[in-house]
Amino acid sequence: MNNQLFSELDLAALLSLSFSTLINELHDRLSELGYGDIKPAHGFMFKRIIPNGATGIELAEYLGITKQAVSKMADYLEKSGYVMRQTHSTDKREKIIVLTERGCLVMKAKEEILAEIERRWIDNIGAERMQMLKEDLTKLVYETNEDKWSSKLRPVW
Amino acid sequence: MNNQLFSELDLAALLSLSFSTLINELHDRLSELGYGDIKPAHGFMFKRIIPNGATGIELAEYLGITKQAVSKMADYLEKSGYVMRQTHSTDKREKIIVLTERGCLVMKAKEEILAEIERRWIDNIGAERMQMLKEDLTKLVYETNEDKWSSKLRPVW
DNA sequence: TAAATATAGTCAACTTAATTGACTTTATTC
DNA sequence: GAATAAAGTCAATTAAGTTGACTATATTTA
Repeated sequence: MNNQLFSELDLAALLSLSFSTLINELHDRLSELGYGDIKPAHGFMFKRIIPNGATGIELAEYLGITKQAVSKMADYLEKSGYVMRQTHSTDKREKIIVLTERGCLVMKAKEEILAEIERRWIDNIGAERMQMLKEDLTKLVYETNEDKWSSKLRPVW
Repeated sequence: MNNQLFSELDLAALLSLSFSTLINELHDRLSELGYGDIKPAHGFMFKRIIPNGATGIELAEYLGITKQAVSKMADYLEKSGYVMRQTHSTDKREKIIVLTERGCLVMKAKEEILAEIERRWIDNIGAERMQMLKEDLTKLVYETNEDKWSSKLRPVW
């Protein structure tokens, strides 16, 4: 891709590219730290698991995917050592998915990396502008979606 | 997803959600206009095809996917009537992928819909802030990636 | 309280969009 | 003219999701 093309970026391309720029760097850094088996989709799932764990159905609703898909993700993350399934004390149908120590570690690493990237971006555009950017994006996401949080809204991290 | 969780959105989630908000509305609107067979990935491909067509390999490089994947996308888009393959006049190995009339129509529709969404967003945050937002995102994407446009940067639309 | 229904999770088969590897046809290079 | 490179396609595989069918446990209801 050359820079020529780049000046003609519309809002959609701009949001798409800034998101992938951020997420690519995050995952490159996580890989270097030995968390190469974590994929973008896992991050937002972890966010819902913290702090008290969550059931498969809760996670499915949060992520906007089926409970079967969550079950598969949980299998993968359990095998890789990031989560555990605990049977609920009173309702034996439920299995609470919780983070293992390794799961907590990768979340901490993620926070630090994102904070560092944000700091670098602030060096680039300034703290006030970063503040505005976040405010404006929050407003846009919030007001556009109001109460119709469609299941197609599937954030990562 | 409830609004509680929403206030804790970090930069990554914010970019991800604002992007999917935009892209969801775009595709809902395109569906209503009878372009339901167009998927997010196709838009950016069209952008590279305009104005003079492009070969499979050029598209593959632009999109950061393999030429085989481009070939499949082209099959699909050809069947749906959005593109055509033309054999190059001098180099008979090459096939130039060009937009059909229907392909041009969907691009025009896309422009109009995006412009309208952007207008609505401007009503929401103001024209100056929208200008800043675009400027800042452009800066971030541009400066972060400099000349290392990794193939993992795969924009849509 | 027993029977019917609902809920949580999993298994299996399928879909979609990508991948890698092998191949054909046409151009270029030596 | 022979060897190599390039453009595209075919086939098999992978990854991440889907739908549908099933088991085990809870809840509701007659």
